[in-house]
Amino acid sequence: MIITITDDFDLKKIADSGQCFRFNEVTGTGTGDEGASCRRYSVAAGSRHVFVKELGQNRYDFDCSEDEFETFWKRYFDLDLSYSEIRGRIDQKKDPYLFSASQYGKGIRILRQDPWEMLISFIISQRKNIPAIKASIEKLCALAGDVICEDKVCGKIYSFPTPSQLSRLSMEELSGCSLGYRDKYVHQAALDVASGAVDLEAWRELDDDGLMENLLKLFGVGVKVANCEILFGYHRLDAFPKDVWINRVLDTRYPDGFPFDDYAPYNGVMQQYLFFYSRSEGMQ
DNA sequence: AGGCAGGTTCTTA
DNA sequence: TAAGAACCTGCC
Repeated sequence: MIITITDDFDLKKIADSGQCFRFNEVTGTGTGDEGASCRRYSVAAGSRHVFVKELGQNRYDFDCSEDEFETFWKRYFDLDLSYSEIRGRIDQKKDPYLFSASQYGKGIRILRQDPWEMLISFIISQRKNIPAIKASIEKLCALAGDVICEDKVCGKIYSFPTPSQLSRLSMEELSGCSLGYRDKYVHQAALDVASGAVDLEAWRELDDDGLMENLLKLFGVGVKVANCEILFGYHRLDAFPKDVWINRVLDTRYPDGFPFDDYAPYNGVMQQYLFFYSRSEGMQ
């Protein structure tokens, strides 16, 4: 399924943007030739998986049917929203730092990921670096998920465990996934959602304050994780998670406060540019 | 060896 | 209500 995408769309930047943990560049083609110049990415989301190849000239090869692209991946990549238009709201003279960050991060999009998968992923993320987060999540998937794809280069690829699957893991199995003290948070979240006590899908109907309030009641979820869940799990693009990197940027570049009013309702997109930029250059 | 990594909870005042 | 300590684990 070959698609042309003219709006901001950079798979490498999305993979490295820190919003997703099962989205990776595949090194090596498996077949030996052909792909030296075209990058290939493995994208796992819930119980779905796709390989995407960059063909150049804004063309991409999605390794799936047209139907699956139209009904799932198009929405997943948020292809109905113009990120170049959102970027265009940034005034170079008024905010040169954010402008530079957005030039650098051009191509980042906010994926429409699953609230359950994001909740567990960001609970795990606390006080961990990205490679460690990814390693824990892959262990969880291999332990409790189903095989959804088998590839010569990547081997077996697993679905993200359902709440029920995850709730059936013992604490011993969970701690085998290098979760550390977060094991009890993950276990409790799985029980809450599997039992129906927490209905993440129903929470889509809540307003921003109500959603935040409910998320903060979850064991192991504080303000930062809740904001990541709201931005990445519920795709509410005005959420602005503040982690150590963003706080450093705000302290040094915006001592008088970040101009949230200028960018509403897309402050979360700006957060992604700032985050990506600050991390890439070691924050100067 | 000690500090730190995309925080949160628990304990004290 | 607010500041400080404790927390698993892996990697410099």
